[in-house]
Amino acid sequence: MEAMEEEVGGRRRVLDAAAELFVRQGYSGTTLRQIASEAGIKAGSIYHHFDSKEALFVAVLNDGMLVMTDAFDNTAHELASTAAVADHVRGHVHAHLSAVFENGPYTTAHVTSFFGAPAEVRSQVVPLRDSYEQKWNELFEQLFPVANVKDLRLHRLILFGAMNATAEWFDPSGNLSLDQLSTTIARQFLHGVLHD
Amino acid sequence: MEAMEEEVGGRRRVLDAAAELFVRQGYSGTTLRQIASEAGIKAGSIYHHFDSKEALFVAVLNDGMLVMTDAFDNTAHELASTAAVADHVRGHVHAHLSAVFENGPYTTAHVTSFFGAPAEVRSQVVPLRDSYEQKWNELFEQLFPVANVKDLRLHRLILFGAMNATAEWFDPSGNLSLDQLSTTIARQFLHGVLHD
DNA sequence: GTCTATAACATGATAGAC
DNA sequence: GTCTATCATGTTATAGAC
Repeated sequence: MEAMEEEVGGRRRVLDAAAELFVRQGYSGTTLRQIASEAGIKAGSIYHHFDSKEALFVAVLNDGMLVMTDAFDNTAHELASTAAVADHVRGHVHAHLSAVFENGPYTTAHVTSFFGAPAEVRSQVVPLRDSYEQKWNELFEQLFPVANVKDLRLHRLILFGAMNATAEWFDPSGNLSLDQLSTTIARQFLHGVLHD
Repeated sequence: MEAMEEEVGGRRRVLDAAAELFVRQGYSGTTLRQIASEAGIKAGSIYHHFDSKEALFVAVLNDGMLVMTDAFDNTAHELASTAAVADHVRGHVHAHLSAVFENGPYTTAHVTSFFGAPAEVRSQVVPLRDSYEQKWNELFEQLFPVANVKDLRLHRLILFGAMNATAEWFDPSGNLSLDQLSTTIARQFLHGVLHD
């Protein structure tokens, strides 16, 4: 409270460094010494903030999923209930991609290193992941009342695959903007590549 | 030549074991002892077949990409040049997914563990990957002559993301068949979820 | 072609000083 | 809250017998 500067505590610096390295090298490919080095401390000091490497990874993943959930909820509140289906889809696609690309590596870690993580780690993160995916399922059931639920979940999985894979090739500082990417993905999802 | 039984040589058994473990645990998360154990030999013996762990990984990835390329070429030859655009797309989507799910873990390794692999490994596999992606780019340029090339590459990346992510959730032995999945992805790609 | 044995090093984790 | 020092173990890789 004393200063306006964003005093980044030691714990946060460890989390930041860990998230970035986990994204680039995966869970097993990242060492505590690397994380400590990037956080400006020594490896042993990490254990003052986290009980184990696994616990650190879980903290990163859960932080990331909270960002995703917040982005989804904010978008849902901003959209008028009378908005067109296309606006809802584009808005939530944009929220998801923004969370991946604009909120640091926490959300990206979820996309790139969840699958290869030890089972013990995955099981501790599954609840938040499920809750996020459930929000999308419910959104789709509202937007597409005529479709059957099974097809909707399949379409959602296909959309998620397309969105999350962008973490591996999209460059937010390149020619294509995040807005343009969101619009393209949402339109391809709704109307396909053969639209008008 | 003496027997009909598929005599699986030591080298092939090492490759099979490595591919399966790399898929499940990633490159760094898999040890040579695990690979050797699953192949029925001791860790040191692996070095009779491969110079290093990295060389073994490169061999797995390149084997996988050859399967993908073969699947693409076979499909291209089977399709009549007069076939409808939708048939071409569905056929090649089916070929890609078949390679991922029906030809062992070699192709899946490409999808799940390429991104997190050491840069030195990735650079040795990039040529075959690029050549495969180029086949898709050329296919799209033929199928959609009116669209501009930049948009087509973007749409291909989105489609690839959707297809490759299925490796993380699709169960070929479940209720949904590979044919149904291919048809759904191809139709969503061409016409979107709002089709008829 | 596979084994045993081992070198050389990296890793996650702990204990105690400051 | 961070340090130094260290433990116990796991890791890739090598050398030489069979």
